[in-house]
Order: sequence, then C-alpha cells, then structure tokens
Amino acid sequence: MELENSEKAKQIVVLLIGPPGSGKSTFCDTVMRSSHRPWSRICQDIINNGKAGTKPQCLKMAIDSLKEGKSVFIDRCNLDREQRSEFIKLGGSDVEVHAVALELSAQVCISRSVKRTGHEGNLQGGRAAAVVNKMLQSKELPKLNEGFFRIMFCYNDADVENAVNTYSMLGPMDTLPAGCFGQKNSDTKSQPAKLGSADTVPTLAFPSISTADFQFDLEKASDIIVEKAEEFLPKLGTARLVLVDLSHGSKILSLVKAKTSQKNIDSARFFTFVGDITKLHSEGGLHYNVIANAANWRLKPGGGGVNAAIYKAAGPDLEAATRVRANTLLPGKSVVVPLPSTCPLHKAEGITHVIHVLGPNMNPNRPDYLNNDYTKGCKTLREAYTSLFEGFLSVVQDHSKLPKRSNQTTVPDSGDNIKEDTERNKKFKGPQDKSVANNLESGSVEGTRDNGKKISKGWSTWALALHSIAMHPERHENVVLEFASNIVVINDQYPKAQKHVLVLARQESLDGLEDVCRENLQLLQEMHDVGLKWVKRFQDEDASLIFRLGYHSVPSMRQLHLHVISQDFESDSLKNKKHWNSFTSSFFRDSVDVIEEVKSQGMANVVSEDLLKGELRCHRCRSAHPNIPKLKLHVRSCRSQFPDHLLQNNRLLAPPQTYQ
DNA sequence: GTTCTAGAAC
DNA sequence: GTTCTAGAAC
Repeated sequence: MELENSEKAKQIVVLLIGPPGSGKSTFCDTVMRSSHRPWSRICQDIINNGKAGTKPQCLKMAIDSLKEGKSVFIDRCNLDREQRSEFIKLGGSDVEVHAVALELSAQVCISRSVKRTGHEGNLQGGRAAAVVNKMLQSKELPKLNEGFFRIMFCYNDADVENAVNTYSMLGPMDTLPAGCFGQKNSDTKSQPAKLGSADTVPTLAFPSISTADFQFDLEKASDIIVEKAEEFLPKLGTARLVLVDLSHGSKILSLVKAKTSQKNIDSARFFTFVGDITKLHSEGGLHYNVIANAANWRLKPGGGGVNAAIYKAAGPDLEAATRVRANTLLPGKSVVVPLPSTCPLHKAEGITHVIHVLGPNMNPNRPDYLNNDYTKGCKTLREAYTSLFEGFLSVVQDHSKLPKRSNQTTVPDSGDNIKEDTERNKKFKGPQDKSVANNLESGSVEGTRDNGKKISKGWSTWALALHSIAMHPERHENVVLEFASNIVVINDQYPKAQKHVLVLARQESLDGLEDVCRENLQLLQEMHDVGLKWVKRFQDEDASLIFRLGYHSVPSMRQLHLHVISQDFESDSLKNKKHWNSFTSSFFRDSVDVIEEVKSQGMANVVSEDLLKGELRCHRCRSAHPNIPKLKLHVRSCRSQFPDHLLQNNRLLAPPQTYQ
C-alpha cells in the first residue's frame, strides 16, 4: 500500500517563497551549514557566474543537482503560482517538493533590503522599497493543491528558526510529514469569498476509480472524471468535488488538471489535491465532509491502497456501518455509508459519510477482468462516477434539507450482488517501477498497455510461482505430485512439517481465500477431498501423523492453495514467528470451516495478518515460549491433547483412535 | 515466499 | 561473545 512512505530516501526540492529581504538566502545557508543531507542552493541572483540568471537556468541546475543525489533549495522569490509551477514539476516518485513561505512583514523585508550591503542580487538602497512592494502585489500564497508535499509558513523570526531547525535536522534518510504547517487564517484576498465559507461547503474527496490496481487507461479515465464532474457540478449547488491522489507526480491528477483547464469549469469547485485522503483536513488543511472509497466487491477492509487506508483510519465503525447498508457491491455501483460521530474519521477530519465505489477491472490478475474491452469498461466507469456523485448529491441534499430526491437509486440492495475484486494487500504488489518488468516464463503475466507503456502486473515474481504451476503443471513435472482438470498437488517447496503438501486450484483469478464465493463451492470440496486422500496416504505410511487442512487468511503467494500439513511441525524450514503463527493461530482457516462459511454466507471469513505477529504458543497445550528454538524444543516433546476446538468437526485428522 | 544481515537480546 | 529477530531486498 501505497499509503506509506516506507521506501528509500527521498530527495527534496524546497521552494523558498518570499520577497527580497525575507531571509531566503540566510535560511538556505543556515540549513546547509549544519545539515547532514547533501543540499544544493540554487539562487537565481548569482546563477550566471555570480550574476543574475534566468528561471530556465535555475531549472536546469536543479535537475542536475537532483541527478547528483542532492536535495535542492530554490532560492528565488517564487511569489506566484505561475512562477512556482515549473519547479513543482521536478517532483516525482523519488522527489518531494516542499515550500517554505517567508511571510514576514513588507516593512521588515524592505528595511533589510535597504540596509544590506553586498547582497548578491544587488538590490540595495532606496530602490528596494519600490521593488518589494511591487512584487508583493502579485503574491499568491502557496497551496498544497499546486502539488506541494509540504508547506511551512513563517511569520516571524521564531517561525523561521523553527523551519530552519526542521530542515537542518533532516538526515539523508529522514522524511517530513506531508501537509500545511503554521498557516494563519488564510488570506481572504487571494481566495475570493464564495457563497458560504469553505468551512461549511459540502466537499467530496475522491480517488481516481479503477486506475490503480485495476489498471484502467489513464487518458480514458481522466476524460470520464472531467466529463462527470462537469455534468454534476451544476446540480451540486455550492458543493465541491476534489480528486485526490497521494503522489505528487500523479499522472491522473495532471491529466485531469489539464483537461479541466480547457473547459469552463469553476476551479474552486472542482480541483485536484495531493494528500492522504484520510488526512486532508488535519494534514492538508482542506475542509471536506464526504470521501469516496475505491472499495472491493465484498466491502471489506484490507487489500492495499485507498481501501485499506480508509478502513484503517475509520476503525471498526466503518465496517459495522457498511454492513447495515450492503454486503457486496457490483462494478459501476456505489453505496453511501454514514459514519457515526464516534468514528475517528468523523472526529478528526469531519468526515460524515464514506461512499464505497467499485469500478471496472482491467487487470488480468483480478477477477472479472474486462480483457481490454474499453467499450464496456468506459460504460462501467461512467456508471461508477454517476453513482458516486449521485450518492454525494443525496448527502448534500440531506445536509441542506433541500427537497429530497425520490430515492437513493445508487444504493444497491444488500445481499446478492455479484462479485468484483479490488486492490490487494500490498505485499502482492511488485515493484511499481515499469523498468522492473517481470520475466517469468509464463506468458500469463504479460502487461497490458497503458499510454503506450508497459506497466508492471503488480505481483512480485516470487509470489507467482504457484500460479505458474497451477496453470502449467506439465512444465513442472519435478514438483507436481498429481494433477487433474481442476487441481494440482505439489510438495511445499519449504515444508513446515514432516508432511506438507499444497492442493492448488487451477482456476484463473482465484488468488486466495478472499476471492472465494459460492460458485467455487464444488472446487473447494474437491480440493478438500483430494487433501483427505493425501492425508490417508501419508497416514498409511506413518500412523503417528496428524493433519490439518486449511488456508492462510492472507496468502503470500498467488493462487488459492490448500495446505495439507502434519502437526509435528518438525522442519528446518519453519524458522520464524510468521511461519509458526500462520499454521497455528486463527490465521489458518480450516477447510471444513471455509466450506461451511461459503455455503452459509457466500464467502469465507479471513483475519488480519496482525495475528502473525502474536506470541508464540504451543499448538497443543497453548503454553507460550520466548523464541522459535525454545518453542520447537517444547513442541518436539509436547503430548498434550489438542485444544477442544480442533477436536471438533474433523478439523484435526488423526488415524482412527489416536489423538495423542 | 526466502535470504541476508544489522543490531537487539541475552 | 553468541543467539535470535525483524526488516529490506529479491
């Protein structure tokens, strides 16, 4: 996911913003004197062999410095949006663009400029006052939606010192939180007052639907976003629509921005914004009250990206509130979920509603892949935005007590919608970098085309091994024990017990337990039966072996696979807590229970990966142990009876009359 | 999923 | 000093 800054070190471009005399150069010099991060100060006043140069010269030098691995100060006035925009474009996946706005009083700046001697820009003497005043006339305060990752406002020397310290302390590997810091009540001059203050205008923040994990073409998606926004803005009164993306170099944001600017759309009511959709108020200073979630068809937490982030930020309240409204969602549909006032998102950010939306899927590794059928895909994406914006409209109308529309046509009946898939846990996501394309032998992971560029499939190569075997067992004769039309049985390459085999499903798009639905019941039963057959075979050889059949809640490897594993756990490959807990905590879902759940509720329950981090307990006597070696020592000799739970419903498979 | 390794724990 | 874990890289 996506919503974390976990990667390697990022370079930073800091735009200093302030008139002559505001202390930009001093700021840079002070930071650079004590910083452990390599910095380059790019000062337009001296860039030309000590004389004043041009903006393009500054840009070129900035690019060169970034290539050398340095972070960069842009030491020029940068007072208006236009002046800043070129430098903001320096941002990307590895480069954050920050702003430090030196908002000292004009008088201070003027008097400093007048007094100073030897200033590099040679702006001294009486002429300075006129220049500073002129410049300040065109000043526009920086805003996050220009594309800044972070903005700090400084109004006095103490603020400046604080900002200097912040950047001085920033080591090469450190990062700073995103958002807008220190801003006093925003200047009303530069933000023409609209009907109703921005603090009360209903605002929907929404991610681009289907363009992340579902790999929908960005050009087409941006057309649809702009088209639908244009269509709904007139119906929405003063309400605002804000397209949000986490990344500064976001292609979809720049496409939408470009397309919006060509149309007659009020940029105060439809605009793009960079930030974490769950923190736009606290970290980005944006007022908003409704967010859209790029949901999965089960309307469940987890996965990666926006869905995981929203459920995480909202806590269990969201899932409970969602359940009341619907259990599943069809592509092209949405469902409006009011958040209780106890919900953290409500309290911290002022979000009153989450609208779950499901878009079309163009990712061949996700269920209901549309196989590049963009006729259908565009239709579904249009429906998705229509449904989303209508949902928002219904919230707005409720909110303003306007006459209500007849009904919420966008809210699907709860219950029996057909499935669609979503973003998955981030560990499934391989390198997002297109250059690191996978080179598996299987042709099935070939990328789709996205604006003419091949994009990566989102699965790390190591996670595809089972899928590859399931699809082409004949190519893997050395590891395959048995195969039939629907299943393949293999030895686990790193067995975690004396006997440990996997029964793989051979169906495409069944990546794990989360994908399983009623349609798969027969397959689940077949996998179970094949598992039982292998248990019998093993027990015929060694009657002391006891088995469990089950699935990992969140598998590491693609392709639904049933573990058939003996309960001795004697194996050198069982090395860590994750290994142990994945087979002995409730993270391991017994096949009998999975089948029962799918029969009764149409889907299998899964639990969070957090369970894997829990303490190490013996699977028989439940005693706790400090580390893996001590645990294994204990397990080797523990003969306690298994917990009651496992003795029921044939969860545990022992040969007749042996449970000990 | 595993391997590798820094550094925490002992 | 050695053992063990946990996180990054693959």
